[in-house]
Amino acid sequence: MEQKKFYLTTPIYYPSDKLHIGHTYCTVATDTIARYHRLKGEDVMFLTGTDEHGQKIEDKAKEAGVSPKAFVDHIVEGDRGVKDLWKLMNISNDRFIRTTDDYHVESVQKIFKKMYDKGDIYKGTYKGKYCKPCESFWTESQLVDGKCPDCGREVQDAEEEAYFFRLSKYADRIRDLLENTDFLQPRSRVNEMVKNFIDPGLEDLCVSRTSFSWGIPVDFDPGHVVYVWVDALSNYITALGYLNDRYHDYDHYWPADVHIVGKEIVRFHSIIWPAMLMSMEVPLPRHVFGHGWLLLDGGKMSKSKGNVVDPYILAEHFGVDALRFFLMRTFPFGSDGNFSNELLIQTINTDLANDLGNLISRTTAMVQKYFGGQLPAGCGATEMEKEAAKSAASRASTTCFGFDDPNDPTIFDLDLVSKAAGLRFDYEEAMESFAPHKALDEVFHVIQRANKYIDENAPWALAKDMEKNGRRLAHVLYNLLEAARICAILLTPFMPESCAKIFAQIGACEGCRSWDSAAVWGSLSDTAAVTKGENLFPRLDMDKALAQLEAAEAEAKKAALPAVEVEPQLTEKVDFDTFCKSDFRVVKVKACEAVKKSEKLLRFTLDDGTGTDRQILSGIHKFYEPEELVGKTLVAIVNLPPRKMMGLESNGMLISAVHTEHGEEKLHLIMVDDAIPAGAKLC
RNA sequence: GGCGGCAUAGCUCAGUUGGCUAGAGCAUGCGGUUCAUACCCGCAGUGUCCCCGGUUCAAAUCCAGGUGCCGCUACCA
Repeated sequence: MEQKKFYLTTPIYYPSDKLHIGHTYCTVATDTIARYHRLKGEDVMFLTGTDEHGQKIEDKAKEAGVSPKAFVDHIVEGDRGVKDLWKLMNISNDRFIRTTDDYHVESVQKIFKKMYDKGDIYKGTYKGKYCKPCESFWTESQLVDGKCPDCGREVQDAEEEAYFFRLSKYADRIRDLLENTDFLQPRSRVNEMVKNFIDPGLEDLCVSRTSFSWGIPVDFDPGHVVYVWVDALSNYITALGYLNDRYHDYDHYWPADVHIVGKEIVRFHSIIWPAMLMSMEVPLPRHVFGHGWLLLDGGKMSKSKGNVVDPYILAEHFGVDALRFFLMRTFPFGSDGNFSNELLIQTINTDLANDLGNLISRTTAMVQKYFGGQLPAGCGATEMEKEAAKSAASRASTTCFGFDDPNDPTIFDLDLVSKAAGLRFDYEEAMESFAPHKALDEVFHVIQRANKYIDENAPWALAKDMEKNGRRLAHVLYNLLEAARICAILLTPFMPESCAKIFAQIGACEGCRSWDSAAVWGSLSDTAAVTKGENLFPRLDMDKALAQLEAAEAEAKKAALPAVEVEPQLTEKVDFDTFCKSDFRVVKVKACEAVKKSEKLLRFTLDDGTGTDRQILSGIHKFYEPEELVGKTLVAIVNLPPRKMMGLESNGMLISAVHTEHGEEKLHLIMVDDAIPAGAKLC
């Protein structure tokens, strides 16, 4: 039988900033689906990457004073960059494409030419607004109050030469694709696309720009660069070697089985991309799935709101598997979900620590305690159980077993066996329909059933008389190991590392970790070596964990702020005479003490060279302790009018240097050479 | 403005084509248990299913109107 192939992709992310939990969600979901198909033995190609051209990156690079390529290199390849994040999250992508890769550039130019030669791309003009002083071209929607978003000045009508794609030509075929096939999922997105975009009439699409240069040049018309649609979307085929020699598996893997995308880019993938492929006369992907967003406080997560969640912090605190699991377990894949740290911690505690982790812990502990880590031979699956498992696994008519004795514990065994053996069927159904959250729900029903099974059989009671109940006890524990094994197999795509640990603890061999064995009861050797290891998922203290998390987030925020900031210089000029009126003098600190009932104020007694002590109050207690300042030589302005603070008179002001470090205010008193006598004038 | 989505238990949400006393998890209360990560098992609740009409033997579900929140509105990557 020929091996089934499965090609799936994430969007290529735009590296103008570091990625956040939303991107992580999408990639983890795609990874989970990829791992699921590999578990089933399919030939999987999993692609992800970055979309690196465009105005925004050009601008950001300029701002940072580096070339656009250097800018994206840093975000993609650098420390805590895109590739680093996927490595951390244990993403199993087979390939990673960057739209700046030379083979992609070459393919895109050929694709553009191909569509041009066919007549689907034509030259026209793109109307917009132009700001002369800024030399920039804006669209109507980019304007702020009808004016230039950069400088706020008036703009003029302008036309820019551009290439257009005949999107309108494919409108009918796209409508048919959306309405009459299961191409776009979930189904609820179809209406949105048709009503919003197809019904009002598809307009041709601008596919080149002359207003910026950071893009793929149109090779037959210098000055034009290929705009995002053709450049970015075609990554899904160029990464397989379409019209290039870098790769050679286009014929093997295309068409894609599914493009997983966020709902905000469903339009591009369900309308523009199919139309482009139709133009290229290339087969269409089988599915586009638009997942929902992770919301914060009910609203969209965004850099500008400053409410993005950093996946690094979460993974470091809770573990990669716990984070992966949480993302897939908590949020229905097709719709939006509310993200919160509380929910994350709660999910880890409830599902992973209390239910799954504890099940493994108590089961392995009992095998160790009662049987020294190895069950006796012959305690494995009975024929009746294997039979029950078989019919459960195929969802054949449930086999009925008659029981004369309602107290016969075998009834518990069969219930557990058929639920565990039948799990793969429901799980597969959920996964095939892109509902990983449902698949996990099914798995946890079985985990809960297994915990209940322990209660029903009370192994600790059986253990009191091993002579009489030893066989029964061994069988009960074997059944628990089997249930755990099946759950671990099906959880592997979600939590690869943790499941490997479970397999090691319950002594599962290679062969009984497979997809096939997940539907066969009795795969595990009855004399497998069982060891109770470390707790897989430690239980978290909600308040403590939240506090730590908030501290880490604050720390990260601080680190993100500029290291050193100084006040901008004043542009307003002061005339020389005015300046000369300020009388700056060197002063010596004779005494210094904190002002009672004041948090900030220090009271200085100063020698200003006049022979009379001068008192100055200064709000710098946050930065200095009074005793460390006695004897220091400072600078003060002495001809300010006296001012009362906290009932004390201040005659002048001590001069300090101030700046900001990582958002924190810093202050240094100006201290000069102690050799300078008190009263020396500064000029 | 146009289009789309959402509104169900204290919280987060399920509720297929209208049909049995409207469900799950978390949180709460009570009981059981001690193998285990103070965990697990059982029981118990509570709801003007946003409002107002309509269709129907029957509406959380369908239709019309209203209120509130969110998103999209094509040359923004």
